[in-house]
Amino acid sequence: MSDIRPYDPAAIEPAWQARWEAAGCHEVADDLPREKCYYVLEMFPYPSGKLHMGHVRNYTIGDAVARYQRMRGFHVLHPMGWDSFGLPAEQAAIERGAHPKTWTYQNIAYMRGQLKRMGFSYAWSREFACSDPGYAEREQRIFLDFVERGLVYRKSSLVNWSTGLNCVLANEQVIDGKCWRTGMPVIQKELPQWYLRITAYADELLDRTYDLPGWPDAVLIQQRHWIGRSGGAEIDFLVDGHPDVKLTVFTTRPDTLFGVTFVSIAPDHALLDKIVPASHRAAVDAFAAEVQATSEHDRLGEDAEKKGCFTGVFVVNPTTGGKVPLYAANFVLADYGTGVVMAVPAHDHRDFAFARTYGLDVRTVIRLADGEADAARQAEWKRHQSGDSAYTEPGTMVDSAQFTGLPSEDAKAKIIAWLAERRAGRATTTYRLRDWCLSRQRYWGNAIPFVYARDSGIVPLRPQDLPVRLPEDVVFDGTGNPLEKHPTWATSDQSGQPLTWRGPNGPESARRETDTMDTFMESSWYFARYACHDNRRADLGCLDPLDRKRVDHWLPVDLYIGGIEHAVLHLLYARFFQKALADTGHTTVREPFKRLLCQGMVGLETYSRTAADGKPQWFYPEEVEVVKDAKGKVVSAKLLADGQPVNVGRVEKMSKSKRNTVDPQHLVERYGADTARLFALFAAPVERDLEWNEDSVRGCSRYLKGLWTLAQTSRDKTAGVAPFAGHVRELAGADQQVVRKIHATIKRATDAMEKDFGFNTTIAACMELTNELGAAELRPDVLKLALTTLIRLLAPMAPHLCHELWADLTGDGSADSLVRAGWPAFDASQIEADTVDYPIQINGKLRGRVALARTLTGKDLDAAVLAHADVAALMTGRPVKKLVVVHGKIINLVLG
RNA sequence: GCCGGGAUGGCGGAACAGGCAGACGCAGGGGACUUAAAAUCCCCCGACCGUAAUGGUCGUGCGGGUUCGAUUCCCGCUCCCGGCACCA
Repeated sequence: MSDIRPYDPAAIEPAWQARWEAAGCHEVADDLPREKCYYVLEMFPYPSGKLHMGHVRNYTIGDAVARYQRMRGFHVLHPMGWDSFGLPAEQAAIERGAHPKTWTYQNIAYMRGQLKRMGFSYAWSREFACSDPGYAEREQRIFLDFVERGLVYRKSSLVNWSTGLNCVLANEQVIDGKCWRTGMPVIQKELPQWYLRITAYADELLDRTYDLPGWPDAVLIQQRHWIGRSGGAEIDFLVDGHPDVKLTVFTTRPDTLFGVTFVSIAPDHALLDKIVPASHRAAVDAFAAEVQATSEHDRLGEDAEKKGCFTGVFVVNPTTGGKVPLYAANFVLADYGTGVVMAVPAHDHRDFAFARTYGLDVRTVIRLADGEADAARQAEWKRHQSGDSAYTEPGTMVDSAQFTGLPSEDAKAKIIAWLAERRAGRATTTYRLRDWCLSRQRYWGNAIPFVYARDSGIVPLRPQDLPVRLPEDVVFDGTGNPLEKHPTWATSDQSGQPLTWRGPNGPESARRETDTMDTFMESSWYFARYACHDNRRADLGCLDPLDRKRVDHWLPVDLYIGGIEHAVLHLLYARFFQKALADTGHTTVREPFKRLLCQGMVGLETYSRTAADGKPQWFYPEEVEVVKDAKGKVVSAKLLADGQPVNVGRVEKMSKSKRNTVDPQHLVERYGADTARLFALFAAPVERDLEWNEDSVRGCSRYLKGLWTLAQTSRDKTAGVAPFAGHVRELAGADQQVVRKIHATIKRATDAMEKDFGFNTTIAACMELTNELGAAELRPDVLKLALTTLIRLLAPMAPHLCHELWADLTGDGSADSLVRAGWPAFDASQIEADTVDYPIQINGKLRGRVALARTLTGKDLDAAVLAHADVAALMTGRPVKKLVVVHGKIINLVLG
């Protein structure tokens, strides 16, 4: 007997990784037939220092899919890179004095090593980092194309200012009124900023959500809500005493126009300066200043008080000619709709509350429809009649001139038509989505290729002026933008000469834009760059970002995998970019991701105590001992240091602050990459949260070790034997049972992979089959079939071990022999046994079972059931009221 | 408040398409081997009743309903998680 080698992942894993890399197993050509190609991508990481468990889970899922598809014969594009611009690099510079570039590229080198040690099958030749000049400078070129297309503009308005980062944020980056990155408060500041016109694509972004069947509904619904399209009307109100000025309101309820008793306007609305009389100017200005000083969250949040200020202005209702007061109100937003709202207290909850506070009229113009059946409407109408509430539901028009008596839903279009005839209103659509504020007052980001020229003003650079490179000699002292403070960069060209702009009347002095781009820019097109990573066309005389042919070949990405936290951030930006790239001629593909898989987060139990200052004090798992009762239930925990109890908290997403993190590096060192991968896939379904559990990791390790040992001890018995290739009918006993199980297992694994990436159940099925093999004495050819099947089914998940065992069993140790062997196929005719062990229910309760031939069907089966002695015994002489027989499944006798 | 998602043993989770609830794994209990430990192997493991069974009753968040039969479908709730939150 040959030697039984011990399972040693630390030896076999790096060996296979080297072999795959040397053979170029994971590289792919760009000119193969598209229907035999598959593009699988995981959201690339920010190089923060080292991998965390969330990365390991995300990338293991993607890698298992990539390896599975390769075994199915697809040419798989599976790239990896680095989202390497961003704030932590500047933070490191401030705290540790390391240059952002040095810090970033050191981190990349370390994390690349970690990814390789996990055995992820990336096409490393396509790797790039977003901060590489080759990527960032091509992005500047795309930016200029967007400028030409009219998608970039600069404007001054109230912006979200992060007090933590000292820079502006896009709306998508403000979570609960706080900065998405630092959690520090966000306030409103009036500043000139650069914007990308994402709203130009609002309709397409929204409409196409109904055409993305491969996306989770949760993400699509979030995006629809974020875009927030609503149809309504713009209606013009004349300003009393200013015949040349009209205030245009936006409303979704033109049917309530006759009920308007006042009009509200955003405190920072541009027209206010023009129309507010001197008598009220001081009060209005003071109110505007007060509103501006509060954050949008505090101003609009749940508990925010509705505040207003009379402007001294009256406006004229275009239908009635009646004059109503104009109020500046804190809940009206300048950049939604028109910044002016007609207020109808009788039919809007917010206006109702405001009218109460300021003693304004309530005028009912819609009543409950006759015969209204809806209970909620009846109840609200009743409350309205007693003066307690607005009535916001549809109904019948009253006190509305010629529209009286109409159903309110019909009146909407009629009133709009009436207004349109008189040029006092028009149907319109507004969106909640606002343009993407792009500029950041930061160093470690991509330059915005604009200059401020002495006479020509703000002008974009021409393609031949690119690239704009960041200076390296910058000072990080934590105050302000290092680029702005650089002595010469903004006013020098790349050769160090004073920067000039060729204006129409000769050269002008010029100064560069010192804001840099939001780092969500880079992640908006990286998946397209992977398709043509080496694209450089010298003949264009400038940077050519994308090779349209190859982008069109690989996109859309067949499967994109990442966390759901990017539902309205990255995933909306990337969809917008793809459309803009199409409209600027870089591709014809308008949606970037065909199928989206959002994996759950990785969490761990937390341990804490309430410290003296009332804040929780968190403890690492290794500092705590957990006490269990006789059933294994956790009853308490104590701190090892002092033996005193600590609170066992719920499972929460791993975070450094809660001290519930696990370093994947330790996992790989202790158990190997295959165990880490198996655990990440086995412990929970992919889209659900995964709870870290070291015991369960050991279980996965135990399984792999057991499989290794089984294969090793079977090597001599199966050496030179061809796997069983006949039909299960030729076999008997354990051999027959195992071959059936083999086919059933392949079916389960294949279905799971194709349907919903059910790795956890696939692994469970493999474990079941393995357990059966260990328990029986099998024919060598059956054993060989079982082992070669198991190894192929598990190969996407535990690739190193499976390649090693495959080489052992088949004698073919070439780098791609297992992939060439392919994903196993099942034969449905070999799964089901000839007899069915029917469960017998009496009145719906399980009472016994009888074995009957599978070939028996219909009346023959009914007769066989009733004739069976065991069935008769269960019936105890009672008459059969009803006999339910489901072929192959179950038998239920309803007795009298 | 609105919109999603969820609730199954001590724990993570299975259950095709309405047909044997609890696969698989972990934890726990018992045993074998061992000087001992680790490792490995074997047995038990939803609750209650029962000496035991191939026994009985209950059991998939709660209350109803449809059905021969419901974790699965329908109606009404509770709780938990996530998103949005005066958007006119």
